[in-house]
Amino acid sequence: MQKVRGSNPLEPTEVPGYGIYRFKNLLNSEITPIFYKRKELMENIKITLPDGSAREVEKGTTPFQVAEAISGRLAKEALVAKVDGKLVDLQTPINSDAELQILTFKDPEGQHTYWHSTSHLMAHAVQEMYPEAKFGVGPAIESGFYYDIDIDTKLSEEDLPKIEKKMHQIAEQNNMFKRSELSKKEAEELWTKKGDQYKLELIEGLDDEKDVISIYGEGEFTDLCTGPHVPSAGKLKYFKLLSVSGSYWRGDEKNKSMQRIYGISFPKQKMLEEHLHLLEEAKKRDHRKLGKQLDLFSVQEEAGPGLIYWHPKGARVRHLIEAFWKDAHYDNGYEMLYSPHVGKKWLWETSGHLENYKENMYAPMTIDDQDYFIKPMNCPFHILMYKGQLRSYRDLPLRWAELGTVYRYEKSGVLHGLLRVRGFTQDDAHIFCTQEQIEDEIIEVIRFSMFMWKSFGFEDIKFYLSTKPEKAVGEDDLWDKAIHSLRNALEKEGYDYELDEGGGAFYGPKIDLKVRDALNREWQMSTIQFDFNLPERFDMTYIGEDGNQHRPYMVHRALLGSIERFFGVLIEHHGGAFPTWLAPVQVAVIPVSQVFFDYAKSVVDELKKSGIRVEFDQRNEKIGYKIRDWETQKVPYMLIAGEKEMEAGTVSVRQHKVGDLGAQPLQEFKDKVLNEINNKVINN
RNA sequence: GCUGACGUAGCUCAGUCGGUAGAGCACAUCCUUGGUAAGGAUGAGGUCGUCGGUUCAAGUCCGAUCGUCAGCUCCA
Repeated sequence: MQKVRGSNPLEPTEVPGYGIYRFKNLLNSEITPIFYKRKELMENIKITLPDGSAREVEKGTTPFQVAEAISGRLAKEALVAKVDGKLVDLQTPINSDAELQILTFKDPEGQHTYWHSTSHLMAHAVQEMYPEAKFGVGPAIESGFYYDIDIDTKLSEEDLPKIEKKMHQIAEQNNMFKRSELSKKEAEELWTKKGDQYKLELIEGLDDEKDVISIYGEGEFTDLCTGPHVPSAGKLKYFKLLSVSGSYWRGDEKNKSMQRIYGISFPKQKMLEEHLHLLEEAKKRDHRKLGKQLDLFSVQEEAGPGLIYWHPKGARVRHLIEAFWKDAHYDNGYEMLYSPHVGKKWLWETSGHLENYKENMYAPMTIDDQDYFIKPMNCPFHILMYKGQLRSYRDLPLRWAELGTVYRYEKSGVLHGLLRVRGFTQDDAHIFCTQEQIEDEIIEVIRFSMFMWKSFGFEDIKFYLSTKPEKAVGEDDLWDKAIHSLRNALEKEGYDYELDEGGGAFYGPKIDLKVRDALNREWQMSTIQFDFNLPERFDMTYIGEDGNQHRPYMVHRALLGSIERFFGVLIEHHGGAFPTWLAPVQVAVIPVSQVFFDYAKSVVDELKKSGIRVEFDQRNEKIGYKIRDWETQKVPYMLIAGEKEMEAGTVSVRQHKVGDLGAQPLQEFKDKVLNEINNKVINN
């Protein structure tokens, strides 16, 4: 049994009867012993480090000791280790040859361990402050951690600093995170005593054969946990509790609601400050805030939530997006459609929407004793057009696109600015094709989508491939071929993707493209979905080469997702400073005083003639004031026109965020801007 | 929809113990005619989200409702 010596758990462990000596000549031998003991007791094992070098160490040496032997700094920063790819505590003795990795906060696993340990510390603090507290789960998440807590007291933001204070007090005691392993029965007894039904439920769910039930104790606080953890609570120094909100036990809204506290922690104060600063900066980029500041769009409370009003400047950007989108579609072999906004009950019965999607549809309106529904999707209309005539294999593929406005009832709590709304315009298209054509079609859609995203300045996009769920329509063979084509297309195009096994819609597999917003939330944008349901329900056919009827493949795809959501992430991506080609106002002309109005007007007219969106600022204000104003409106260029410029026939150019560029001939400036516009230059 | 917080002028916000509404910006008028991020004066602008209750008295306390926000759940 090992003994921990002294109060600092990070000191090397001493094994009775074994002298531990640091080997002096560490660097010279290929296999470097780090510790060795008296010869007669020596039993060594070999550990391999990530750089490929191997070292011989005494059996039972801990990762921490290895770290210490390699470098004092590494030992200081070490949080957790990986032995043969498995995460373990730094104090876990290594007893056989192994590959060893020492992880610090720089490693994702190190970060996670750090955050998870902080969530234990937080739970400990909450337990001390509210002894009746029961705990759900408390994992590390992508950025920080949370813990679900069941207490009668309603926590508010004001309670968070108090909990933080308690956490600091506990951290100062620097208790070790101690691991113990229990039998299922022992664990059940322990939490029955604590009266924590959540943990009991978790224990209940464990497999008694396979799973080791491990618990971690830190000071007075013990928690069911697979670990690993940082060695001691004293390592956790700089943390901030960010918010408290509701959650459900096991994520099921039928279960009791709990309170969830979110937080984040870092080993260095500077890192914490930087992170908090980033959060502040991100808030400034929030499209809801910028939408108001730049007068782009609004939601009218009185007229209904989740419905977007596009103001002139936002509408101008939308027009440019849509015009570009339409041209690109014609260039890529698509035809454009327009379809109605409502359809009779028959249509939605046939499509199956009334059966499967009714709770998301706006209620029907009765016209001439017939129920009409507002469309939640465009597909049935496109299908009717397909069925309007007999189709031959020679007609395929058909690529039909529409900027189709749909309305869906979304639960009130999920509405979010432009990103989750009730009425939106999909940049929708349906591709009808033969089996032989599907892979090429998918490849084309992926290329087209990425072309669109790149045109608007996006590079960081993640792909998700979703396969067949349990409840699904369509034969396995169809699914397999479709999934195969999706996978192949992604691989041929060289895109990494995450597999969401069973995450497809019931009617077909899909590829989703997701983009992050300023607040680091991921939103599904583009989607490429097979549909085995609608062609069947509407009995779509084409006549094949063999003269027989065949069922076409149907693919739904939206490149940008919806215009609303796309506009939302576009605003955030550029922080409201749109590239020149998309800016609602491209140039503001500012005369130094009224004396130069005529000259400034000639500049304005000249630019307008070239189709540049220019504003003439004739307000009775000083130029400092006007510059500040246009700068906050994030207009790409300002032109100052005064005496010098009038005499020389030039303009003084000021670029957004960059500043004064000096005087240049008007023609030169005009060419530069036109070039930026025509080539859709992304300047940030 | 659920849990919690919030809702005051066009915007951002203050408003103490319940005593009848305040700032800055924006806007209007006037003065000022200016050189790269806010010139000055004056003025107008609010049934304090809505409905109801308690009270002599409600922006303030209570309830309901609508909406927003943070999450949860959902997302064909």
